[in-house]
Parts: sequence; C-alpha cells; structure tokens
Amino acid sequence: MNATKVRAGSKPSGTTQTPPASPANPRHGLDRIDRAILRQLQTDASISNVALAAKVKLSAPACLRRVERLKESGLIRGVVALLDPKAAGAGMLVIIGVVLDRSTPESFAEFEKAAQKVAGCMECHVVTGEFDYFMVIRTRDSDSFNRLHAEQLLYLPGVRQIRSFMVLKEILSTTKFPL
Amino acid sequence: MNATKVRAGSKPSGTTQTPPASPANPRHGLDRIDRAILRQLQTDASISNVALAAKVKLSAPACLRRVERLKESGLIRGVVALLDPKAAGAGMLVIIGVVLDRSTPESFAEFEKAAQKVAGCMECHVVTGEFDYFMVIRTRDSDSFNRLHAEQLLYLPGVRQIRSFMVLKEILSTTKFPL
DNA sequence: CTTGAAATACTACTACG
DNA sequence: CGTAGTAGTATTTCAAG
Repeated sequence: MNATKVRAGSKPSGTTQTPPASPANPRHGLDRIDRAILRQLQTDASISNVALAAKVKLSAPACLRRVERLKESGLIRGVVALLDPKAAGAGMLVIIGVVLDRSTPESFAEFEKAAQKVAGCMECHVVTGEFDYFMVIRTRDSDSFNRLHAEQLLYLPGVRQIRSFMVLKEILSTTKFPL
Repeated sequence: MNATKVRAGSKPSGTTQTPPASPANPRHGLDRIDRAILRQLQTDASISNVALAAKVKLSAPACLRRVERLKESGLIRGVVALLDPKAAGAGMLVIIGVVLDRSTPESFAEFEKAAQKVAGCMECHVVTGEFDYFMVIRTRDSDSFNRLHAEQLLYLPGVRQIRSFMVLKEILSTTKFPL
C-alpha cells in the first residue's frame, strides 16, 4: 500500500533487453499500454482482467499491476455504473444559469453549500461571464422541474436571477477523456 | 438472451408465500433491492458480486441475476472507469453557448455532426432560450482552449455566435441519479 | 418467477524466476 | 515482465418456496 508513482523508474538501467512498451511517451509518464488500458476502461470497465490483458497484449498479472497503479495514483478515480436517464426516471435535462445578489465570499459559500443538496443536480460550476454559476439538473419531466424550480431553485440563498435552458435533444454525453 | 422485462409479473398469484423483496414499489417495477443494487453500482461498481450480495442481503446467484437483468433491460447502460480530469490532462472546463445562423433542419444536422468530432467535447445539447446549443468541453489549459476556439469552434458550420463560460471552480460533478 | 445451496470453471492474486 | 501455483470468485445446475 505504498504510494507508487505511475510508471516511475520502470527501466532505470540502460541494458535495453526488452523495451517495456513505448520508448518515449507524450503525457504524464503514461506509455502506450497505459493509455490503451485507460481507453478500454473508460469505454467498458466490466471486462475481466484477463481479457483486458489480452487486448493490450500483456500478461494478466502485469496488466493488473498497471490497473492498480493507475487507481492508486488517482488517475482512475473510480469505477461506476452509468444508468439510462429516461429509464431511471430522470429523462429531463435542464441547464440553468445563476446570478447572485452580491459577489461576496460568504454569498458564494452559502450558495454552493445549498446547491449541492438540490435533488438531481448533476453539475454545478462557478463560471466567468454573465452568470455566476451554471448548474445541470436532471428531473423526471417538466412538471417535476417546475416544482423543483418553484420550491427549491428560487429559494437558493443569494440568488438574484435564474435562467433555465431546457434541453430539447441530447446530442452527445460522454465521460470519456481523450488520451 | 431473451428480452426479459425487468421485474415483470413477479407475483401474479395471490399465494403470498414469501414476498420476493418488497410488496409494492414506487417506480418502474424496481423493488427495494434493485434500487439498493443500483445505488451501490452508481457509487462503486468495482465491488465483487459476493460483497454486493451481502450488502443487499441476497445470495450471490440471485444478486448476479438481478444485475444482469438490469443490464439487459438497458437501465444500466454500462460500467466505466472515471478519470481524474487534471491527471488526464484535461483540467480546464468550458461551457459554451452557440447560436446558429439559420434555424433550418439542415443547419442543425450539419452542426451536430461536426460538434461530435470536437476533441474534448463531453456534452452537446439543443436547448431552449437565447442559445441553440450548449456544449461542455474539456481541455488541458487556457492555451489549448484558445487554440481549439480559434481553430475548431469558430469554424463549426452555421455558427453565428459562440459565447464561452470558463469554469473557475467545479463545485459538483456526478454521474449518480437519485433513486 | 423467484430464491438459495452445492458443484464446476474461471479469474484474481501471490510468489518467484 | 512473465510463469506457475493458490485462493477466491463468478457462473451453472438444481431443488424448493
């Protein structure tokens, strides 16, 4: 359980018997195999380790060691199941822009604390521009959003204005980062 | 591999010998155990099936059958690894609002096709209000975003205006739906 | 249509070369 | 990193509520 750095010192000696994977690598000390592993796990992490090892052309233990290192390093933050929004009863998506009354630290802190408790709030960020915050909220339908809007959003602390952008069509929604 | 409906007709007869899990359930034919499984898998899907079974107080085979059913039904859309944005070299988050030149079906279709190919585009949605689209884009830093902005975003087909909201602080970002 | 118990096949994991 | 061996898990089969 020691904090091993990812790909740290994988071949310090200059013997060059068998190149580990990729001589020089573009980012973060991740070689070609690490990136292949991450691409696969970002797409489907329910794959077994032996199957993953075969895909990246590595032995099972070596592959498992890499995955564990990627987890311990924090690069892999977790493995989760993604649900179908509609099937989960959250078929409506709304993006809302929020403007606060005053731009004081207390005002921001208070709002952020309350915003995290809003049911169905998937994202909440401080932004530059004409809004102070953007929130992304999932609800069942327009009725339940109207209820949420009237009962919770309008009562968030320090809010001057809320502008709602209802999502009519979801073109793209992914959790995958380019590697 | 037949298309079994989730929890369909789980107790048609009125014998009431041993209630499978929960007599009546609020949503979608999901009983209490199904929802407990989904809550766990949305939080951490790397848990073993035996551990999951113990958590929801079920035998391992019964638990596994439920998980498979939830996958086949499409409610669980997939199991993926979530990466740390900064560690993955995508520490900057930008929300952009897009207004198109003309509101024709062709114009929308052309834009959507091109938008999906934008590197680092995590979300893209048609919205109501003063914008036609909202996009959520991840990039390495402000330099790389400026490059993306100048070289790709401004050349997306049919774009009249692009408004960028840089994210200064990520308050909340989750993939978990309330159940 | 469901559950749980036992048996088998496969996988994760450890030790070592 | 890979090979071989062990421990534990997933998965099937089956009987029962």
